[in-house]
Amino acid sequence: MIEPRWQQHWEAQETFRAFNPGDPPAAEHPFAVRHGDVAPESIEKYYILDMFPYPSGAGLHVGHPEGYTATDITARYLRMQGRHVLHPMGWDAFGLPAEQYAIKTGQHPRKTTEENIANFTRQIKGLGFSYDWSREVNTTDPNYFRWSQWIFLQLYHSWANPASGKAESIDTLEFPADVTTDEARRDFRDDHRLAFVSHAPVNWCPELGTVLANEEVINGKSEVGGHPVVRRPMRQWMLRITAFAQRLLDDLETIDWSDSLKEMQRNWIGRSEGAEVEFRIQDSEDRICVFTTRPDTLWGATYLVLSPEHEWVDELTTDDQRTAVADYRAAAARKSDLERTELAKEKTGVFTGAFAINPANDEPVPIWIADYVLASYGTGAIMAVPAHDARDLEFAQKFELPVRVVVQAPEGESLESLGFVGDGTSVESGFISGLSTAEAKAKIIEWLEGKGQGKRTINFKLRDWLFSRQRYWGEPFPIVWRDGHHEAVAESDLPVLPPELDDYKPTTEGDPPLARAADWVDLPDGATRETNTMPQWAGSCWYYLRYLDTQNNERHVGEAAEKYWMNVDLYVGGTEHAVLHLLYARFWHKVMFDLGHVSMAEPFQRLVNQGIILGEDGQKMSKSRGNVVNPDGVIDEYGADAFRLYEMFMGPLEMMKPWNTKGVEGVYRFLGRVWRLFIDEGSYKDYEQAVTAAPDQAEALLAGLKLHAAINDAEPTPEQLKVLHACIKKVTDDLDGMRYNTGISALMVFVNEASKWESRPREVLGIFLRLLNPFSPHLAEELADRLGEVSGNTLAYQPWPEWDEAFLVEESIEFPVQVNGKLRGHIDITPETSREEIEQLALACEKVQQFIFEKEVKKVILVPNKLVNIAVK
RNA sequence: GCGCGAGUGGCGGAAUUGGUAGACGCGCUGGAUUUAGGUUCCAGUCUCGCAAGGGGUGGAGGUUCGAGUCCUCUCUCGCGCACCA
Repeated sequence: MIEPRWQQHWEAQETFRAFNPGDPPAAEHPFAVRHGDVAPESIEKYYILDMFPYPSGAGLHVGHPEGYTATDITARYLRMQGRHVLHPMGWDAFGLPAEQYAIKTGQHPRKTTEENIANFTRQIKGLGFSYDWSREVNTTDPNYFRWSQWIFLQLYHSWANPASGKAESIDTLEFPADVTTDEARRDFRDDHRLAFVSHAPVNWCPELGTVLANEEVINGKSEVGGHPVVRRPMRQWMLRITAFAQRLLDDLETIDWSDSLKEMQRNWIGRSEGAEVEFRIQDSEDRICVFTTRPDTLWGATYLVLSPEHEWVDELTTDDQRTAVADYRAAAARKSDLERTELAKEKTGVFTGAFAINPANDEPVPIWIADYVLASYGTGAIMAVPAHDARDLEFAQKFELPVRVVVQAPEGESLESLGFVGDGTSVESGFISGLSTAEAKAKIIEWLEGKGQGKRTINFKLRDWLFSRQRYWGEPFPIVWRDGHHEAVAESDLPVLPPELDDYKPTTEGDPPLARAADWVDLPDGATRETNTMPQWAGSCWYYLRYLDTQNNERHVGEAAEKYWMNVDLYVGGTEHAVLHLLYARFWHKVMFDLGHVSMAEPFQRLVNQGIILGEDGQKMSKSRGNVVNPDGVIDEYGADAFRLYEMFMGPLEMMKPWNTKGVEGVYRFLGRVWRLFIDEGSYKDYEQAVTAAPDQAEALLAGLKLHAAINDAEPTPEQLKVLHACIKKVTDDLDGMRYNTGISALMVFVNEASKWESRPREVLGIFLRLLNPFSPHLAEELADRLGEVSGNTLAYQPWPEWDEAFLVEESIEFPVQVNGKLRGHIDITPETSREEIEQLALACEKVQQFIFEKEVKKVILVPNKLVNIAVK
């Protein structure tokens, strides 16, 4: 009852609107009431962001509001602290489910999306979050995705200059001397763009009818739906994220993210230092290049292994081996990624018949092919050192290849040097024998470089980002094809809208559904449109920028707004995007930064992961388990305030924790106690009876409630001030540290105390309501309204209370006394009691006496404000 | 296998820098109001013990006057990556 009323009040008042530079609030807006007639941009800003949801048909689940409540509490808290808070919400609305539904029903995905957004909006608004709804964004809105397409064009029109390490206009790319024809120049540019076309093997998911990025494939299955993924060569758009690998790695140091998340990104980027070593092929001038992190083991390299897809395999294979090699390659090509990883427990491979010369000792070593060597990493070829690599050893033992120990394990660590993979001392290794692994690496690289047969290299696991999808419900590429070449659509022609279709189905052969719209594909001048669409990540890569300036029709975001609001001070969301959205967005942001479109190198300064909420049974919530909690039901029964409070009271935000409906009852009871602290019980009972009789009169009857008779204008007692200020201090500290659960418990402690008071000073209760407001804003606003005039007609901009340590000082303290670290008694002291007195009192304490009796007191340790400990023997 | 994180009552979880272990809430037990239950209020609730006292933060050691917190080893669970040379 009171909740919708306050939600309407906030909406009508635009209470939570944030103001861009040059767009000051009206004088009666509570922001102006608080801050006066000053430019909004002169107030210190705080940009607090939630990961915007995909508006699915299932509606909100209890995991969404967990993060949203946390950010809302912090947003409301900082607003009261005087910060100019930007807290927006929007919809990541392109994506598979709406499209799958469209395929089934023939209904346009736009329609489903609209319905789902309406439902999500209703649910989210019902929770009373302090979003600035005037900044709502929707990635499927043409006014939004025209800028997604525009950013794609920025990538298309740039290259990564290795000299500067930055993205630059493609115009700054210089042509080599031998690139002279227009055709060659065009190809050369196209080969360097940050958005480029590739024909390499990609992750094709037949079930979904689209290709997927590496990040979207988990153990050979699609992240969405868990369908098998196979590798097959297709023409696809890629984004050159690899050129930014080092910066994406380095700049992690500059941002305040959890260690585990940073570590996940580091692992995904996968930097490894080593060397490329060239092996001359026997009876040939050709050299084959391998990557190794252990060049110091070169003397132990007894064979080479190429990946089956390596381009030289055909050339190297001898006639004797040709059939075996061809069979093996064919078998490898047939295998899905899943088979190649999970099912390949046993090493397989075949000999090519060819030999290479080990540059260290000039001995011939056989060249094999095997699928445990990946074409996509390093050079697609390795030198096998079976003595010091587990995989090579397994392979060598199976195929009876020679094993040579060249590293001695350090004393005491492992007696066995065979199979030792750590750092030790080189042995049987010519001029590097006797050196430590680190020294040996340096020396052998220097020697190889001198010979021109190797060099120091750094490799990354990160692959370029496969950016096109063969689906309908995504942003069309702003690209046309003419005479087999791609061209950018003019910026003035954006947005490129998708065509209307009758059939949204993907095809089995990977022709995008957009190809069916002949009218749309074929342009009057003979060019044809690109028919792939962008992945869902395109919209989420930059939405945090659009919030800053949603109405701007000239730019993706206005310069002044971007400079004032960026970067995001706090970003809260689940961990599932660790190497997807969060990596992609950082990449786009860096490109935009290099090109001068944004002012900071990193978008998200601080990032906090919320833990998942498990079902009541301690299992992950899922439809099939039937343990899904629907927020609507909880809100209907207990209200939004109780729901918010419970989500935060369950435990620390980052932690995984199970739902417990009894716990909701607990916080609901707490809110009831707060209510009874303020409201006269008799008048409430009358109200309840009257409402039962005349439910339609509820609104009017509510006004008849009386304040509790104990509320008065008396001076607070020192005891009351102590309770209040202890609460202010604890809640403030906890909100600063995002420890919402313990903050709530401090509020409960206050209410438990205050309920006992026979006199309840208005002043004390008013301050308590400000502390309560971020957590349970509806109830706090309602009670504050009843308690007295609130400036600006909302608590939202009331100054946050400050505590005074003077009120917290205890007059008499029960000071703990320990003997040998065990608690034995207490002594009564005051803050003025001197050290000597405390020690004397402690030693004289009766309970203590019986433990130190007839023993030698060795030492008395006094920890001020904590305890005193007597060490005896 | 590698990396990261976590193990505290019947349960969710408290315990800034080592300093009174179990805040707050749930559940449970008893009582009061009402008595139809519920609501609300009061008291109790780590464990052994009548008590004095002993034991106790996954396990085993260690440092310290003092360890949930620091160190070493170990077990279990969760998450991430996984033939990355």
